[in-house]
Amino acid sequence: MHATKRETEILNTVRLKGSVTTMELAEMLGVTDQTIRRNVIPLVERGLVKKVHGAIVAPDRLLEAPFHRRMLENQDAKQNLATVVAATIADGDSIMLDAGSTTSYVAQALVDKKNLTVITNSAQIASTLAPNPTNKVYFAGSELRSDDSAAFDAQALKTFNQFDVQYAILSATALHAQRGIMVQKAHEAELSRMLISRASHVIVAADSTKFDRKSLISVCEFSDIQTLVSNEAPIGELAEALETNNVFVSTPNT
Amino acid sequence: MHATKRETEILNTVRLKGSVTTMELAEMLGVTDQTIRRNVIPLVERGLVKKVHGAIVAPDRLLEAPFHRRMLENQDAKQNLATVVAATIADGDSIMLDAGSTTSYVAQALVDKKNLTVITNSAQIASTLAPNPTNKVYFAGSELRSDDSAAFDAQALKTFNQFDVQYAILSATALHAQRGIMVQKAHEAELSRMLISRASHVIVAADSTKFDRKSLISVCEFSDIQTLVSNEAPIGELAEALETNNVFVSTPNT
DNA sequence: CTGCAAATCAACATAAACCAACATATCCTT
DNA sequence: AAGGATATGTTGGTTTATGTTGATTTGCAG
Repeated sequence: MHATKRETEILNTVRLKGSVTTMELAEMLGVTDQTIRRNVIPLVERGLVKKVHGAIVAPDRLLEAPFHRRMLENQDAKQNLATVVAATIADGDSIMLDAGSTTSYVAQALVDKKNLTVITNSAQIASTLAPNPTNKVYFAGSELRSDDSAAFDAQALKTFNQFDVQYAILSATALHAQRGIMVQKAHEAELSRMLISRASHVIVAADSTKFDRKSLISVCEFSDIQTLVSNEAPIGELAEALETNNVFVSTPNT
Repeated sequence: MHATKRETEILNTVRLKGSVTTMELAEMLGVTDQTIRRNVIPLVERGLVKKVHGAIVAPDRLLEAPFHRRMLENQDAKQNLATVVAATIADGDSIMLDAGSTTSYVAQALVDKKNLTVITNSAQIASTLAPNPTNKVYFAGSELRSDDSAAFDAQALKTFNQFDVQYAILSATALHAQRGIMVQKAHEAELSRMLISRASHVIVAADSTKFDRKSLISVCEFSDIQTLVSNEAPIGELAEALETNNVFVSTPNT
């Protein structure tokens, strides 16, 4: 294993876990801690990671935002279910991607697809998928909120409304047997409904911590969606509600 | 086995595995490592693979993108002039930021400002400045081009047109005594003119490599701008033209 | 504040990879 | 078949990456 490959490994690990010790990296990559320190120098120079005594950490600006904290919560679960969602999408498909920590993982899992048409209201997702020259990426919205650099204004609705796509990939704050898909803010709900109305196949991506909870606003019934992708299969009442409404449930194991 | 056949073999292996050592290839193809090194040279020249010490690796698609190459060219100069631009901007100011490698550095230099109102057509700049909760960031545009994740469509023009700001910060491809500010594409020029018309103070950020050159389209006369920020002061005819039109020239030394 | 352990850094040694130059083999043309 | 051009192998010196050792710094408990 050469230095360059180790650099990308280090970067990935730091981005995934937020921080990692020199020793952990040394063991993981089968070299001495000294070599790790040397490999980290160019990464620090490029501002991609930061060094503190005892560990390599992601730069502050990424960690401070609440959104980035959500990116770090349940990261394994989100990573896994993102892979499952990505497996559903084929080269050349057209998709709408809602803003959210889970959907950001989905976007990351889609970088190697080709010829995608992507419409999203998240600046982060847009700049993840736009650099691929085979893709066609549209940003929906104008006024960005600071939390996650995403737009939920009239312009966002208007842009989504112009398109008809194969898949809409939604995030959610809660899933509840009686109340269906739920989110925290009224304008998030409104936007989600727009995505649902413009896609022939609606995929909800939500990790199992969202199960059997309520949030503030109900976005839609389960009958309005086609697929739920999660890290675990739901059980009990929620599972029944999904089955009754013919929602296909997809998990890493199936 | 001929050299050309080995070349395709090398390319396939690199694409399949991401990276491979010279020795592995030598063994696999039954020739010495020296021959492999020679066979790799034309592949590197064509940009199909990259060499690092210890291995041949697939080129980092993102880094090879023209925009990212521009980000790396004249890094110090751009960094310096970005600091100068940032010094001009005060907390609470309203600014429009054009897409470009130089303006990306400016955005980076503005992260610690507070209460900025920012309108930009670059997704990258938007996601640099939006996470600061004291800022108000608007993204202008919908259809992103892959090169730099920026928008130059009608929607972008329309959004910029809604605002009136204190500063417009423009990038440029060339500055020429007779032809003024120049860029490479017609829609870039159109967008720049929109920014100029909506700002009370126009700042052009351009490093000294842009001086005394021509590009395809003329954006505006020097009389239309107020400030030029660069890493070096221009000389000769260009300096005269700027002075005649009362353009204030600002550099890291002044 | 002091002392200790862990982490870091600096300097050197070694091994691996690299490159340049020359020697040899192979191919192609006439 | 001869000769030139090209490709490959070989050799030796140069650079780079890694490991090792010991000195220095840092964080923390008492």
